Amino acid sequence: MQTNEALDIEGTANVLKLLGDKTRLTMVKIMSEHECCVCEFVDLFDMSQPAISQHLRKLKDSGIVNEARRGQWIFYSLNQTSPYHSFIQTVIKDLPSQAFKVEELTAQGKRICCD
Amino acid sequence: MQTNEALDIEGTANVLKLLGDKTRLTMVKIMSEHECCVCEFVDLFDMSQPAISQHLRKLKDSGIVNEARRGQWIFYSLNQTSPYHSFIQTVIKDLPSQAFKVEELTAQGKRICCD
DNA sequence: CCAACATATAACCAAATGCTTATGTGTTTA
DNA sequence: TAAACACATAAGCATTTGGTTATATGTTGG
Repeated sequence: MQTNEALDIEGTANVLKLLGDKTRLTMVKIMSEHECCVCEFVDLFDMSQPAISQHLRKLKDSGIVNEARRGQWIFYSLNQTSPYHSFIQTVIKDLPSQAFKVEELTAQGKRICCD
Repeated sequence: MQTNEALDIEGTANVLKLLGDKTRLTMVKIMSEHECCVCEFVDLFDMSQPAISQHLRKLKDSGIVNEARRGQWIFYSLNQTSPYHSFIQTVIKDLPSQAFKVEELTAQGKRICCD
């Protein structure tokens, strides 16, 4: 079992609070498998675009995720340099893969790709 | 690294929400090291007895902890039969030990023991 | 430069959260 | 059996949370 160093209780509680929301937890699991932009999340969740943006902002403010603009789109991904990155990986490790959702997007031609 | 089976996103999010509070996270870490009764938690946290009871109730309602009355006191401990038990162990594994707090209680003669 | 698109922000609101104080319930002991 | 103790529950309240709609900002393409 992997060991993370120097996790303090307060910081960890804050990360867990962020992950303690079904939408954000699913987002994080998705991002652990695929980079995603906002409009993809909007398609994946039954929720307005501002609601999605606000969840992503919380994750970004905490340093859990990165944003990267590519043209029109802003892509979000897990921040691998966060002190909590490996902790988060541990937490989401056994959650069911959400890859099928992204595959459904692809099947519907809704997947954004900037290559 | 240990693997837990069949964790669903919604249930996991609920557990994480419970752990996403500094007080409850500390309580759970303490209980992973020592069984504790309510009055000990009251001594350990700068908080009223009802506040402590309410945190413990949430943990109990979710099946994360057990309660056991022994005489006057009610002792709380991690419920090892919870489907989330090993997941919780994984989450709290690298948090700093809280054993020193219980040792302080013992030093002050405030530790409850029913043997 | 302007229309269309992607995203962020602001303002608002209902529901949930986490505390408080007051009081009820169960157990022990004198 | 009554007082003392441990704990739970109820009610009230301020704050936080997570959504909504409306609007602002930034980017692209005609």
